[in-house]
Amino acid sequence: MHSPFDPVPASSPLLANLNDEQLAAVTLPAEHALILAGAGSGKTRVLTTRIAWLLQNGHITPGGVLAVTFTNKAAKEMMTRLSAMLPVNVRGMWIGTFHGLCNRFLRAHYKLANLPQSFQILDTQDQLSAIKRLMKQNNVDDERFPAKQTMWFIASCKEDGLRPGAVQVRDDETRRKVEIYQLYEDQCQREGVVDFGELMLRSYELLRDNDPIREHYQRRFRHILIDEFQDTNKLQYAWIKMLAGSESAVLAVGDDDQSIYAFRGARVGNMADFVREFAVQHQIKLEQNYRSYSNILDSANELIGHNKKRLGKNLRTTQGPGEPVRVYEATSDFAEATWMVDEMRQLQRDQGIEAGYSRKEMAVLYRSNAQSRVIETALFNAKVPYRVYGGLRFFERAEIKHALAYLRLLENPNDDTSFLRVVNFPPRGIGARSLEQLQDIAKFSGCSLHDAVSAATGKAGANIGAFVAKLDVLREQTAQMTLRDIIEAVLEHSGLIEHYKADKEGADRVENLEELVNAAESFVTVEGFGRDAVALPVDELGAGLSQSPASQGLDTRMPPPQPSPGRGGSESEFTELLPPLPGEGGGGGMSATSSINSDQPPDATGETLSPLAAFLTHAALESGDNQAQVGQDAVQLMTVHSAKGLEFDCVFITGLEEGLFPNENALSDHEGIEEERRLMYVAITRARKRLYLSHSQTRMLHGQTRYNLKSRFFDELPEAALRWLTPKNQGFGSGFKSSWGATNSGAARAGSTWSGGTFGSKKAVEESVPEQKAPSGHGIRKGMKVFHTKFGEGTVQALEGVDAEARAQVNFPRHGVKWLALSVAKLVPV
DNA sequence: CCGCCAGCTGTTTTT
DNA sequence: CAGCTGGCGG
Repeated sequence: MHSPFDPVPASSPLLANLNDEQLAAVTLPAEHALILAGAGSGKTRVLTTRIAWLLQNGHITPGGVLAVTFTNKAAKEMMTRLSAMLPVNVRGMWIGTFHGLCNRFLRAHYKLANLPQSFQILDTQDQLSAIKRLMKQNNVDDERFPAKQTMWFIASCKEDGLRPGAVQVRDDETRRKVEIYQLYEDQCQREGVVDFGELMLRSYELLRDNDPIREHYQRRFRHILIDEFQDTNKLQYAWIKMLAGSESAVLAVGDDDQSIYAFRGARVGNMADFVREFAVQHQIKLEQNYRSYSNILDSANELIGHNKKRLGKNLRTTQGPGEPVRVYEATSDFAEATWMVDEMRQLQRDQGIEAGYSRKEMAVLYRSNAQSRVIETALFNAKVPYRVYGGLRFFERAEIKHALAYLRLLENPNDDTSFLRVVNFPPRGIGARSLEQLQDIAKFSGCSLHDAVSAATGKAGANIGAFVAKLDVLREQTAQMTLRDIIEAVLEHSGLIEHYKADKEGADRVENLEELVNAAESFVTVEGFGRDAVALPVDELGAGLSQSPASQGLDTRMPPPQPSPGRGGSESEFTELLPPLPGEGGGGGMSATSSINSDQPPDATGETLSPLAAFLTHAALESGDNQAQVGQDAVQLMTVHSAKGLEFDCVFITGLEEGLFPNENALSDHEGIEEERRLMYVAITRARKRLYLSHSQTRMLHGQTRYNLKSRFFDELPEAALRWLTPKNQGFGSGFKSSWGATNSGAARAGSTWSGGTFGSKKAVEESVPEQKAPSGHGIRKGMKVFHTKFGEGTVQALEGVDAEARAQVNFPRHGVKWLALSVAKLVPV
């Protein structure tokens, strides 16, 4: 790879060093295709080279490409690599996340989408508080309808493309939820805000319902490329279908074996649907792995081979076997962590054949975040620097959200979520009762809280009046300011800085608030106001090609990327926006010229967004780095989920125990266990050189010591690739082995559909051993999912008594909580 | 408005 | 165990 500044040789080495599979994928004809890209098979490289190849050979202009990813990181990576291959203005191209592109689309067509141009985006936190507020206002019983669940309901409706009216109502509970959904929609519309799901859904609907718009984009995007296709949900797939016209070629890249997001609506089935519905003629498997030694790869292959539902794929490598996969059994979670720290110390040392590994090349993976604690303790005690992934990102921190709320109110006074967030923060003597009063007034007159204040002067209290007045003054004062000055003014006049400075614990928060100013600064200069936030020219040739707009074939001698837009001020990017078309906004009549000159969609207005609104959008769409800071050499700690897409020399997969990994909540059905297995597959394939697998006999969880069996996944790995650092045994504390193994079988398991026959010996031993003594023979455990012929599936909440007296408390979703005598009720573990 | 305590709830996560 | 929420009292 050369740097962006190297001249591209005439015989561009774009295709050099690609293997046959990759080359085939890159040079596919302009038809629909599915690339099954295994872990470490050079997927991103294929994707970016494909785009570069299409551009270089004049198959497409930059504006004709649509490339979608899930994360900002992946999108950025794609743009960086692409601009390293070709001197193309990637900024003007439609490369981005689903949500980022939908945002861009909705800004460009805000009138048709029935949104204010400066609509703001609710993140999950905002969405939840909006729902809580709405439920309180409408006296919804929050016992029966927990806000979180309601949020989840709304989100999944949207993911399925369902508006309130379209949801199938089968019972009263759903009816009520749908009512709340409707109220929520009305509220968002009134306040001029959209949640993440809404970005997707509204874009989809606009494309679906507006023929000229849809036809325009279909004509425009000749090549649609989708990354991580296995993670797309129903709506995202439908959105792609809307954008793909008769002349478009859709290239879907994905790996069904790495589908680990079913719980948030991802449908692997989209891959098969895609092949069928698009009559895909080209399917290419990228099976050559460039990452791992074969012991690691063999382990991954053998493990994933235990899944039934697969498209089928086998990774291979030309590298040798490498080190064996090491397996360790610890007596306790703490011992496991201690062993790991020791092992890391060894790895850091030069070992002759292998040079010492740096800490940042070592990763500890676990199934759930709670597991990081012991490991952190061990690392801390050993004074080993480490970094935990996950947790709050920059723009999600409370103090930042507060500052953003003020900024949002400047942009849009109707944003009640933001209003309530800061109306009394810092405290200014506005109590709950006056706010309730205000909310009632607002509800009665159907206006925002902000507007309700002026309608009820005096009545709502002088303090609120003062707050709103202050806000209004601030809005006026900052109207002409630069983004930086606006933020500084807000920090100053809101009293936020002052408030945190007075707090002895507030130093970090003050620092973060100051960092917000920097973030805004670099947003303007580096990000050039943020691609996604601004209604960019929808002109397919983008700003970079203004000299020869007529040229259809790509000129590979395009001018280099524009001078950084922010530096020439907002000018360069903003003044180049196209003039509005006559008859814009109506949506009905598309002018003849615009349909011929496909550069411009029917209602393009060319209006721009204020820098502030753009920055706020940026904050919502890109909540900041969740990554370990670069530079510091620290051991990396993260969940398996967040490790997806990353790679390390040395990987430790910890807590490989039944109930944990695979997680007990996934054990009830086949789909669940297969997803856990894919998760394990993802974990294994993160390792380049060394892989360690560990489990522990005991583990503290929820304040109780649990006795877990080692994960079934150990039995699914090739023995030849493993080295057991501790004696390979049943993974049991010695006292339990016989009693449990012998008694646990037969009646309780009859009807269980488990294959493999080892199920009985695999289940976690009774958690509370001291109280219950040895587990009794019924095989029912706390936390277990059981099936009852009358009540269906439920979860065991508690157990009491022994033998004939034994009773279980089971929570059945449909029928509530029941105490059942085990001698009578037939409970079958599922 | 703040602080305290009781009670609850604990997979995985990006946008 | 531990972190968070909601309710209540000062």
